[in-house]
Amino acid sequence: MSVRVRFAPSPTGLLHVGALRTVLFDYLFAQHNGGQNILRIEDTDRTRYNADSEKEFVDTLAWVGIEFDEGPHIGGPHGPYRQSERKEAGIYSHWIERLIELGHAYMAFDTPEELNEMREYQQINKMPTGYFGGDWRDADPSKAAAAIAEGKPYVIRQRIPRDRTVVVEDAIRGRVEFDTNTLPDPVLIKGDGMPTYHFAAMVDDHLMEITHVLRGEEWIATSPIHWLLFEMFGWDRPVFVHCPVIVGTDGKKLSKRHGATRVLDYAAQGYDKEALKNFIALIGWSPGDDREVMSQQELIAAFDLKGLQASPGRFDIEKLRWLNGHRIRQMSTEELLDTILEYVKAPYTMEYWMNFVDENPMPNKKPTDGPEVWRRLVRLKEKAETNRSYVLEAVRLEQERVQTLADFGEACEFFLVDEVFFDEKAVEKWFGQEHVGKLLRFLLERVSEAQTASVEWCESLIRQFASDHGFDKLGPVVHPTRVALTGKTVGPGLFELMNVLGPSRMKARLERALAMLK
RNA sequence: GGCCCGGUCGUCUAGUGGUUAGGAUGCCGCCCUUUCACGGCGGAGAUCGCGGGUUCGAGUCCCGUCCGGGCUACCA
Repeated sequence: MSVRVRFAPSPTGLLHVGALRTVLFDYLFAQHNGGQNILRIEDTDRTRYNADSEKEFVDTLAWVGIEFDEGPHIGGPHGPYRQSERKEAGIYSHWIERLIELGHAYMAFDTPEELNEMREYQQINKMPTGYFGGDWRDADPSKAAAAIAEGKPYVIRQRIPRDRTVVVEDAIRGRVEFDTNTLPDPVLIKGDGMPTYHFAAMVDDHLMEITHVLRGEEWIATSPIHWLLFEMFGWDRPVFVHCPVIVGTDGKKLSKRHGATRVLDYAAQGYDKEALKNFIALIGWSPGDDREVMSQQELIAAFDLKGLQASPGRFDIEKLRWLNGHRIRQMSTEELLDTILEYVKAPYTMEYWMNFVDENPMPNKKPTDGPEVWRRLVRLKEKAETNRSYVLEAVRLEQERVQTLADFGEACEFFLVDEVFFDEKAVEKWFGQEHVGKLLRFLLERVSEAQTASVEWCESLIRQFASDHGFDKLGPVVHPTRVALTGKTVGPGLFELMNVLGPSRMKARLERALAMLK
């Protein structure tokens, strides 16, 4: 039988990193086995429903490049793929009736107040809390009939068999045992007629012929009631795979405080999707050997359930940064420039940086100015549209020294502006020396005469000045020149950078630097 | 409180009875070099949560214990 997995998010908000990891595993597993990946929207909670959420999921998944074989946006033979629509189609009412007929579910007419009272009583007496029988589990049918006749609201609960041990098979942990006397009778159909997760997800997994259920480990505690439901219906069970959670660097659940948790925020920060997937896949899974840098194809080829880890993993942004830098270096410069341009054009990039507020700046560094980051990126994009070859060369020189796509804005800035921003410390350190005026005038003269440059020619200028003036090291010549041309003390190799700037830009910059000396 | 899950360098991990406990990241140093990076080399960093047992031998098996986490909703 072919593998069928499903990603079943609840449309209550954003798609976060933990969920991304689950879909990634679904996708890798399906691809590895030549199976199908299905998207199902679990919108059974009207109170938490968020209309923008489904679009966020589809957008995010499109960005990372995870595709589905069936889903609400593309259809398929097992639709509809939204649970609200499946409810309208009568799917859940059909199956809940069957379950009642089988004696495995019953109507319960308790009011919320009564349930609260019960819970309080249980807590005070240090008893397990939950609905273990109440007034309705074993009520006489005539009593229920009377309540229906009165029009009392009710829920439908699963009748958990008592005095049994349920052994749930988990693909990662093996056998997990539960005493059914600790399992309250869960609500399957709510007062508003909507099914709960416990019912809808299991019915749908069966109907959609899901073979493997990958979900978060928070479901482990309720897995026995799901396990039992399959037994009650006499259905074959899927393989349950409870994936460990991803936590922040402090060991707590990943949240806003750890930086981005929304997947599109990582996109906006300039992480490449391949690097993100590579990184995410390695939290809670490993190919079993020492490989770490892996392409999507390699991930698919290597992915199997045996490599899954039981313990929670931490989200280490430093490792993501390393992987992302590695990815940037792997790309051809043409491919990289296209990736950068696509990145700048994406709506989430502008939205993110324009609203960015640096809440915890790095020590000893000035806080990141979000709107400024954005302006630099736009400048790069616009320049690339008018002079692609020039920007391409600038990117080529910076490719070795950045970690994110966003970094190119600042790294390439001096190539793109007419008047570079002079770093005060750089000027102070290198423009004070006597020979600098002579050096800049010398360069200005030679550059003014030139039509074109080359790396060799640029190098020869510097070397000539150094030897003519008795410098046995290039430093005192190189550094002031760099400052004059870029305003900074760091950056690509001077000769390469001079070559890319070309004679006329160098001329303008040297003149401006010379003016500063006086 | 009850039930359940987890615990190998700071972090991600390899490891399934016999290894100097391996790799990666991060950190430090050296090399490369005109700077910052990249890259290369090297270093520090893990009494495998702790305590018992089983065994000739345990990170690996068993028991206990501690710590962390999840569930304990008419949320998923």
